[in-house]
Amino acid sequence: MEEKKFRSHCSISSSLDLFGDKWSLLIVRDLLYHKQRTFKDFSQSTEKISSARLSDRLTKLEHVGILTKKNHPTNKKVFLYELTQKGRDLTPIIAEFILWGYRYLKDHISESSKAIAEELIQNKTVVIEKFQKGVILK
Amino acid sequence: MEEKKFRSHCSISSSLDLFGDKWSLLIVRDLLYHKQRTFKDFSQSTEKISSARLSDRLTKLEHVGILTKKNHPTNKKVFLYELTQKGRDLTPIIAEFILWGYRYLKDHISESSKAIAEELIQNKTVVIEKFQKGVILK
DNA sequence: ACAAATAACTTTCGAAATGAAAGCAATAAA
DNA sequence: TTTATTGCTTTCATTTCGAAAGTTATTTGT
Repeated sequence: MEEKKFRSHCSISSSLDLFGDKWSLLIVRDLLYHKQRTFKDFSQSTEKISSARLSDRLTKLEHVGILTKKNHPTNKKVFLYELTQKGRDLTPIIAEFILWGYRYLKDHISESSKAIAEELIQNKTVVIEKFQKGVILK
Repeated sequence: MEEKKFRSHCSISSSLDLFGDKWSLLIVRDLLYHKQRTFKDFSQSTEKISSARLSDRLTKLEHVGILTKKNHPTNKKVFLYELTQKGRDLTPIIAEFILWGYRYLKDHISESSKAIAEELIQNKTVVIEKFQKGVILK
């Protein structure tokens, strides 16, 4: 009983099979902006993911190796999620989403979204490196 | 009765609201590789999208302004889909998907996928420009 | 010490989205 | 003028989803 993971051998299609949905990249986004997040933190982000969906996505992303779950140093009931290198390497994808949104959804997105896009336009490489290193931008 | 399109004012989330699913970017991919595609062409790509889903996605992507539908010059029952500038500007996102897949799904993806990734690694800017201009790479 | 609050889920359930298959109308090919 | 083809639409069983309530192990407040 092995599950069929991938629809094809195309890298785009296969990547989409892993995190191509409406929530996964938002979880990654939160971890790029904050480095560590708890279940509750994710629950409180503006898009209001349901706990069932969040639980499901965190499990999947952990299995796929994009993030890890670890114990909180002092509080036993809290867990800390953070990106792996594999997860941090999604930064360029996220960055291009930001830039596309900046270009085509300008009258809808927030000022802070715009600010990040403008930083990216100024110096994409540096900003992406900052994200990957866990430097909080927002 | 306006429909709520967006979950938030985040550019990532909003972009995902438009094309964040398992099929939309594959349609865009096909149009980057081929410039013009018919309904049948899309139906025949390796991931085997169902006609109901394909119809639905083409309509949505057209409404969102990512692609256009036009008549075939000689055959009245065929329609030609092609990307708009807005759609072609998804190229950097697609490119980053290719690169991430190359890095992390190397033992699963096809040789042609790898070849494109290697071209991107050699010279990302030039390859992306080629894609955007409709130069067929594969 | 003990009750109340909290974090991280899990469960339930109705609604929406999906895939597979069949059906259909217009046009083109034989 | 029959047959095939294209581009869908329809149907329907299955899967996925969101919203809300429930559960368990801690932890906090008194």
